[in-house]
Amino acid sequence: MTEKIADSTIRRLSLYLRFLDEYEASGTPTVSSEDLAAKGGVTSAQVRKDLSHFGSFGKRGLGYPVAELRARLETILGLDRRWRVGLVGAGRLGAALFQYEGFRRRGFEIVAVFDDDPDKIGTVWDELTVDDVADLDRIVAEREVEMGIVATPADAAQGVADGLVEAGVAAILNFAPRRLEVPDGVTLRDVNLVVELEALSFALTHPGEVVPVR
Amino acid sequence: MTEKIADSTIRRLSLYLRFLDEYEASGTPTVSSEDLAAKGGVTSAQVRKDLSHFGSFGKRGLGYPVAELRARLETILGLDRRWRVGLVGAGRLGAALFQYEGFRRRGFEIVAVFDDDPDKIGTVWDELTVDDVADLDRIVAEREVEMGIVATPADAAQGVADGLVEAGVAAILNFAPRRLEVPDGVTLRDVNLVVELEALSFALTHPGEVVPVR
DNA sequence: GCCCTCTTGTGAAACAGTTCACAAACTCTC
DNA sequence: GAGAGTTTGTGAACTGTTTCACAAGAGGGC
Repeated sequence: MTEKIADSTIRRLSLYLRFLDEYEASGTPTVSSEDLAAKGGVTSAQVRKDLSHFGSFGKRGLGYPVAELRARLETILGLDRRWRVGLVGAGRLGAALFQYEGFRRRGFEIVAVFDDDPDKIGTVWDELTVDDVADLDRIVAEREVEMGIVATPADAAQGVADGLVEAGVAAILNFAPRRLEVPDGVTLRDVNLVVELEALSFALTHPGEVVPVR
Repeated sequence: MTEKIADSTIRRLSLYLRFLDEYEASGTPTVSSEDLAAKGGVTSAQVRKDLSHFGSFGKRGLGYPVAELRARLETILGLDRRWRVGLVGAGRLGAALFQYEGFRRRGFEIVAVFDDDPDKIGTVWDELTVDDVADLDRIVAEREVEMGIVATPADAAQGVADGLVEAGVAAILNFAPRRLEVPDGVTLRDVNLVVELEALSFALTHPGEVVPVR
């Protein structure tokens, strides 16, 4: 497979996986694209098209076998393994992310937390000691960190991202409200909370002039 | 103006506004679409097209007057006023969002915090008392809450959303990992952190097969 | 005042993503 | 085992978004 997959497709696969978890928990043996579509608020053609990029997993007339499709999606998304995640920024947002159950449940394990505040460095979070961001390079290598989460103030974010890239991290989730430069080959995603609220503000200010998000 | 504006356009306007803040702070009198494009990682044609939906603000040969364009974007996005926001969920994520400076700076003021945990109800956050979610309807009306942020566990989220809608809130930002149903006319946006990490997982698992997000 | 340079604003073209629509394939019933 | 009823997988059509390309306008120099 060398076809490029759209971001929107990947996000929907992630949704479908969550729905399949539920179907499997409830003992449902098969689901149709129509079932998944209804749950996800998309069309059934969309579901079939999304899945068709990766193979043909269904049986005509019957639908998709829940357990098998769930396992396939897990593999496709790369969730059939653990991911070692480094969190930079031990502020309130960092703490919230660290504690977030949903990450661990999907195999994302935070194995290092960094900050530059002497008051925070050395404190222990669930058996994990907060390290000095100055040691990021060494510790990322030692603990084989593969993904980075940047939860620092805006002005520190680019330096942190550079450090992560330097240390070999090829995937970064950025919460700092600043555009980060990363080299080709490094995947960067932004979560910008202010942008989200501003989009709500726009929608309330211009009723009927916004194309619905989903 | 009755043309429908794409979500991607709105998100970029929000970025441009941030850049214009910086230009204004540094005393730059005008910027070209090329300048803004470089900062935002988009093309200059994109910038001009985005702005052109709302009028023509630039001068050929010169570019856009920074102060004026900033003010126009502020108005367009509905940020030339305060927004009264209710936060539901006083857990770690709720606390992080409550303290987040970026919201207040843009005029988003959290005027009510709700939870259903008796240990949290009654505690005081920066002079604001955490209220019982059972009183959501009354308090939302009293304090004229216009936007809701849902930062509850997944299983409580739909009920909370229903309550917010019932109380007249027409814009909801949802952090719970669950698809919410809201009636037409209510704007809903999702921030799903697990989806973001799973997209990184996919990108690392299938190098070169992802279309870059920006 | 005229030319040269710069940059906007915008139709048209290109591209990307979604939906349609239907043949093919499977199950179930009788 | 034949017919009825489902549901997939997928080209083709469609819709929406981005990029191209260029005429029109503005400023600056001489």
